[in-house]
Parts: sequence; structure tokens; C-alpha cells
Amino acid sequence: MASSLSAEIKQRVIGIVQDQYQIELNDFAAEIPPRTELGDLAFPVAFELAKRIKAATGEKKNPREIAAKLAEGLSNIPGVAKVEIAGAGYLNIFFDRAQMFGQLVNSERLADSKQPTDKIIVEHTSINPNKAAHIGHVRNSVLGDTVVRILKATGDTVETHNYIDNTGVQVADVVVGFIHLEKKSLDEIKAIAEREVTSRADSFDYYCWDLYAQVGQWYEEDKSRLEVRAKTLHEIEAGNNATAEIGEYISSKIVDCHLDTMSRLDISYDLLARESEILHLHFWAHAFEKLKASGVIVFENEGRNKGCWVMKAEGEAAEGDVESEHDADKIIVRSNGTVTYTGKDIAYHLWKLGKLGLDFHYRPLRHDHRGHEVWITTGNEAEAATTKTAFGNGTAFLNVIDVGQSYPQANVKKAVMLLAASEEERAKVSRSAHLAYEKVTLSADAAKELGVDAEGAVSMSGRKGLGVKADDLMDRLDANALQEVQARHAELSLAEQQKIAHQIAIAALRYFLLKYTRTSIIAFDFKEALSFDGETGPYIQYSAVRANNIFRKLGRKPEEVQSDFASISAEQVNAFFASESGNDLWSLVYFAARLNDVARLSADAFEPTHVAKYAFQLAKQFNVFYHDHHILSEADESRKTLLLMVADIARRKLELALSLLGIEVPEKM
RNA sequence: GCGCCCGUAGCUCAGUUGGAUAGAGCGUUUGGCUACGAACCAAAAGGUCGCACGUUCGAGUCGUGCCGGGCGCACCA
Repeated sequence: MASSLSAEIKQRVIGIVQDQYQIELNDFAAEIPPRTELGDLAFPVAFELAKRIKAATGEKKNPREIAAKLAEGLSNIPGVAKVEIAGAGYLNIFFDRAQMFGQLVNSERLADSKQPTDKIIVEHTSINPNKAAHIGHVRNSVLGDTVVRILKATGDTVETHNYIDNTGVQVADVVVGFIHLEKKSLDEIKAIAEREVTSRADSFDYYCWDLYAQVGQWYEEDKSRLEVRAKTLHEIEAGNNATAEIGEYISSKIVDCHLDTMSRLDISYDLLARESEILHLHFWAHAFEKLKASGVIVFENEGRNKGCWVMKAEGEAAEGDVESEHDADKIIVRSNGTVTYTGKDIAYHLWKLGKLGLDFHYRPLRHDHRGHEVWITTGNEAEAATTKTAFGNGTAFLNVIDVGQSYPQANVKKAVMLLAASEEERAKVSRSAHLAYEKVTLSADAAKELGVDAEGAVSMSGRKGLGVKADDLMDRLDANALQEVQARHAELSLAEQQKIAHQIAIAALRYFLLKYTRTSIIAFDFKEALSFDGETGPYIQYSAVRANNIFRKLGRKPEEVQSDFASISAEQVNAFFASESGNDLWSLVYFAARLNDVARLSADAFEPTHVAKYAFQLAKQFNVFYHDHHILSEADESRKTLLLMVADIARRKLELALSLLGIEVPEKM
């Protein structure tokens, strides 16, 4: 509502400027003043106008004078209570607090368009299915899952994919470990994977974590052993042999583990797309024909890339240029006829956008923790479900992948854009993006705790078996939270305590990973990650719980109090906000009203941090309000009702902001 | 050599298209619970926003050049 008012005021200003100064103004900055006393919106437009008037007429005008002129024309806008000139020439707008407050009291959830929208396919998680997930993987999943929630809330249709590279080197390495190091048969491997698990350390993904590190060591000892890896990888890719069967079994089991781990964080997927199907259903062959036919890739008859199919770099390199050490053209098909990773990825993304002319077969895999059906691709038409929902056919894709993949990702998008059929389609596809994020490293303290001495931060390494496993961390968070809950709520049953503890644990971990911008490297520290105080998820939950407690203690639901509010006049509301603490109360309300704008900003930038930081700030402001106003002991009934409505607005926005972050509000804390 | 990211308080980090006095958490010092439960609040201390020019009425934000750290630039995936 504030943003539509802002747009209306801008239009008026543009009109006035046209009339008074004959200057064409397109758009100009609107900002929120640093303090409530200065107003609700500020336009520094007079500064720019002073400059333009001088340029046009040579006449030097004081910005304050111009602002005053503009202010004259802004009277009588519904929703605007007052216009002031401040500072050197700011045009400050004060909203009609009673009107806006009334709208907020009665407003519902985030406004969604309710219109059918284009489908964005978000891919995240995509962990190599060969070992337990660590905190770096969780950053990917939490980022992806949160972006999905925010996009959905702001009106997009989203399909969530998790790509399973079940035929890659990493799976091959663990297969090598089982076959060549441990000399195990498929049945023996099954016995390990399906044994009764009494401690976390016995679980299959943990077992493979250690084995994978051993295999790395095994290669180190004798490089010729890498031939074993190559042979194993080849057998896995080819399929229909004993080695491939072991690879298939292991990767499927690990995928199960990963899905369980992600369920603990309230993360789920619509579809798991597997590389084995992309291979066996010959996605590449189809894509190759399309790329050739459209001229996106060309065959090189000479030069350093002779015999390859390449995608030309932007801006045709001038003939006779000295070729640098690094050629800008991207090789898609090697001179020996095999396709590169980028080529395969292009094929896969053509499928995502429904442009390949081929489809997977699908079967339902499992129901997740919320009962949602998760599907997986299959190459076996016989086992495919006859009734499948339509996957793919997106208008854009969003890939959550670490920043190290920026170059290949740029190539994939470029190829897909070149294949877009029309300007309209290009516009849609162009929304596709590589959602790049930085890695999680270990702080010196964390590294030490894991047995590595270091001066500064240390990179995690699956190869070395060094990293903070996601389930270990969640176990510690669960245990710590349970201790806190039990200390405060001994009256609850253990099951209730555990449920709350887990909600808190999720909040702590998700917020910890979302409070950093995507491009910031996180130096993981146990003390910080395990904290429930200060700028943390539990802090935000706590303020939401406090808000709920007010109504519980009152013995009435917020909706019931809303009916009391109907009998309060606009004059009373304005008097309330004009009282001694009025500006503080209003700034909380006004801040709560900004969630929609923040969510929009967050969605456009694919940056969940904005919502996370906002939620924390709102919680902080609410806590101050909670501390300053003891609502239930308020003697003045109408003031009490108004305070309750302020609390309710903050409560609802907090809960909504938290839900965008994948965080629930516990019953008690 | 080319490209991308980072550099803001002791530490970890925010800072939306350039806007009013650069913020938060942690840590340090100090104060506040017979409760809408303190997982909280209040106060203090802490800054040449890496450096230097430039653009601008106005620069943490934009431009150029440096310094320091990380990562890419495969007929690997």
C-alpha cells in the first residue's frame, strides 16, 4: 500500500514539474527517512531539479524553494496527511496513520496475483550421491529452498528439482572403495546399508564418507590406481553390468540419506532428475542436432580447435589476433567425438525449458515429511508410472550452484538463449540465472575441533574427509535446544519438548546460513552456529512467541480483538499515534508494513538475506515495543485495543517473514 | 594476461536504484526480572568505510589506477 501511494505521488510530481518548469522527468528516487519524525517517504528530487533548471535556463534555484513548489501541488492526496520540506530540500511525506493502520489490521497474506504464471524451475541441493551431506551442501539447499518459498509467495509458479549425478567420478570412487579396497560384493554392501543403525556413525552415508576419504588416500599412494577409477567410471556410464549395479545401489541409498537429512530442515523437492537417464535416453544426441541445425555450435576445420564443435565467444574475434593462452571459444564436442560436460548440461537445460523434444520417464519415489510426493526419473519405461504429472517445460531456470561454476553456467545460459525462438521467449528465458553462492569454510577453531591445526580458515574437503556433517550439526542443535526447552518448560511432555527443540534447531541453522549475502564466504564456527541468542533464528521466533503469548494470556484470539477495533474512530487512532510514544509505535507498524516490498526485492535479486535481515530487525523492534508497553495492564480500553492491534500486525508479519525463511513459530519457548 | 567476488568497529557481517548523524550481532564495561517468562531490554566504549585521484549539490555506494585476499579462464566433471 505504501508503494502504490509512492507511485501516485511520483506521478503528481512529474506532472507539476512538467507544468512549472517544462522539464520531462521520468522516474526519481524515493526513500524512507532515517527517522519517523521526518516522515514516511522522502523525495530528494528537488536537488536534481535545481541542477536541471540551471542547465536549461541558467537560473539558479534553491532546492528548498523547488520542494516548496512541489509540496503545494501535493495537497489532497488520499492517504497523505502532511507534506514537509526538510533539510536542504527534501520533500517529506507523512501518511495518514489511521487509514494505513486500518488497512493493515484487516490485511491478509502477501498479495499474490492468482493468475497463471510462467514456471520457473529451481534446481538446488544436487549433492554427489556418494557420501554424507556437509554444511556447505546445506547452504546450497537452504538458499535454494528459501528462494523457492519467496518466489512462490510473490506469485511465481515454481518446480523444484534436485539433480542426481549418479554416474559421475565421485560415485565411481566409492564403488572403487567397496570393490577394490574392501573387496565387498553387492550383497555385503547391502548388508551394511540396511543394517540396524544404533548410532549416527553407523549410517550408510557416514560409512561412505570415510570410505571416500580412504579411496582418495589409496590413489595418492599409487597414481596408477587412477586407471581403476577410469575403468569403473566407464562401466557405470555404460550401464547393464555388475559394477553399474553396485553404483546404482549405492547412489540410490545415499540419495535416501540426503532426502532424510533435508527433511530435517523442512526441505523437499518435486523431482529428482538423474544423470543416468540423461545418458541412456540420449538427451545429448537430440540436443546436438538442434545445436548444429541452429548454428549455435560450429565445426572447426582449422586452428587449435580443429575437429571440435565449438560455441563461439561473443564478439567475433578479429582475424589475425594473436591467440591468447586461453581461447574464448567453448568446446562442446571434442575432436574424438565425445561431448563435454557443458554440452550435456546444455541438453539437460533444453529439456528443462521443454525445447529438447525428449522426455524422461518418471516414477514416484517417496512421500516427504509433509506428505508431498517426490518423483524421480527412470530410464525404464516399464516401471514408469502411467499417470505422471508434467515435469519440465519451464519458461526459465534457476540453478543454485557454487560460484566456482560461473563460467560453465554462463555458457549454458548463452546456448539456451541462442536457441530461443522469439523475442518474447528470449525475454522469458532471460530470467534464468545461475544463483551463485560462496563456499562455507571452517574457522580456525572449527578446524581445530575436527582435528586440524590451522592459522586461518580451512576449506572443507570431502576428499580428505574434512567437514562438518549436516546431521551431526543438527543433532547438536537438537540436543542443545532440548536442554533449553526442558529448563523452561518442564511441564510439557518429552514429545512436545522435542518438537519445539527441533523447530528451534531448524531456525538456528537456517538463519545462520541466510544471514550472510550469497557472495560472502562463511567461515563456519561452532559457537556461532550453535547460538540461540542475538542475531539468530531463535531470537526471531522468540519475539513471535511473545506476541502470541499476549493473546493467549488475554484469552482472546486476535480476530476477536479486531472486531473491537472496528468501533474505534480514526481520530482516536491518530491521537494514539500522536501520543508521547506515538512515533515509536508508528515506526514499528510502518516497518511491519514493509514486508511485501522486502519480499519483492528479495525475489528479484534471488537474495534471501534481505528477508532474513528484515525479519531480525522486525523482531528487534517488536521486542522493544514489548518491553516498553505492558499491554495487558493498560487501563485505557481503547488504547489497549490499539496496542493489541499493533502487536497483532507485528505478529502476523513476523510469522509470515519466518515462513518465507522456512522457519516455524513454536507454541512456547 | 583476461574475467568474477571480497576488503566497513577488536571479531563476524549488513548497508535496496548515489541522499539526511555509516548500522547490527558477538565480545568488553555497566544497569534492569514477584513474569504479556530475561532465548529479552537499556547504556557506554569501539570507524582515515583498503589507498589515491576523479564524477556530483551530495560517494561506503559510480569511474580510473594501485594494494591485499579468494576463485575462475581444460579436447576434466
